[in-house]
Amino acid sequence: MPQQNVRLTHAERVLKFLKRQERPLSAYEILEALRGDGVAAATTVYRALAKLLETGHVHRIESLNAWTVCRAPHHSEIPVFEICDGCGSVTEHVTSHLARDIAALSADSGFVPDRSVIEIHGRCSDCNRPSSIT
Amino acid sequence: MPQQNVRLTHAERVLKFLKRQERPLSAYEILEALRGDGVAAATTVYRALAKLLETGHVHRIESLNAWTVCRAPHHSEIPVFEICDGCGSVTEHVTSHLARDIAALSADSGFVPDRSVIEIHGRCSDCNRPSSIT
DNA sequence: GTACGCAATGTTACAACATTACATTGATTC
DNA sequence: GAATCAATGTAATGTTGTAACATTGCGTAC
Repeated sequence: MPQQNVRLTHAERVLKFLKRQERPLSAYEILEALRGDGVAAATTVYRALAKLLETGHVHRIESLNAWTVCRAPHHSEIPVFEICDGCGSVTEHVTSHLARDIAALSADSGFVPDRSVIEIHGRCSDCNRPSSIT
Repeated sequence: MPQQNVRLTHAERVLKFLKRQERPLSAYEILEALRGDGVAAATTVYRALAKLLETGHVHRIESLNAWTVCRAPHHSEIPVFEICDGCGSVTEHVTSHLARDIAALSADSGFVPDRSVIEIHGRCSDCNRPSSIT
């Protein structure tokens, strides 16, 4: 038996790994971490991420070029990410208000929305304490 | 007199060019277009874009890795981009509703927002007509 | 059981986007 | 005109993402 994870697909391996991370990782960071675990090339990671994205298990953070696990049991709602530029942590929110506002915009312009990227950069409550000027 | 634009900085050249475009362009597209106009390397374009970004003359569209001129006379408001995946056009909006919702999110979590990336992908009214299935 | 089809994976190369490091130039001030 | 400083040039490299094609593994029909 060459390895214990015989029956894990790459997508499963990547997902399992991402779940343990506290911040989004780049595809190449994932690759480095999973070398020796049977993941050999960038292509493999990107293929796994594409699958996980399709199934809603991960999100891509556009403004970081990085990937994170879906932490909100959203039901086709629009995710909103709060990204701390201090510690790198990302919090996922789901609000119907924003969705409503976006729909309202569309009503005016005739634009038909498909997917939304909403990423708010700032500092989390921890990093914003006076004592923790990074 | 070697050229007419002697006293234009690269930033001015890039801005002038971007103003004539209907869609965001990548830095390398800008470079290609402005070769022969004294812009010789990627570095130059990125330096110009950095300045223009700082002064609020251009926006970076994160989900496209592309750059566009600021078309909304926003006054420190949060810009919202509607991006047509059909024709590539981008419309910039400014709404106070979204800003309010984002502030509301923050109030709950203690997160202090700094800059927001809001990019809505979909299809514009033109591209969404039945006659124009791309 | 073997031939076929198909999806997953491997491998290599390359494209696209962005930054670093250091040299050169040109204008301004003293 | 020497010192200074910002803008620019140049080359190399780093990072992110995709293309193209070969190979493998597995289920199904014959």
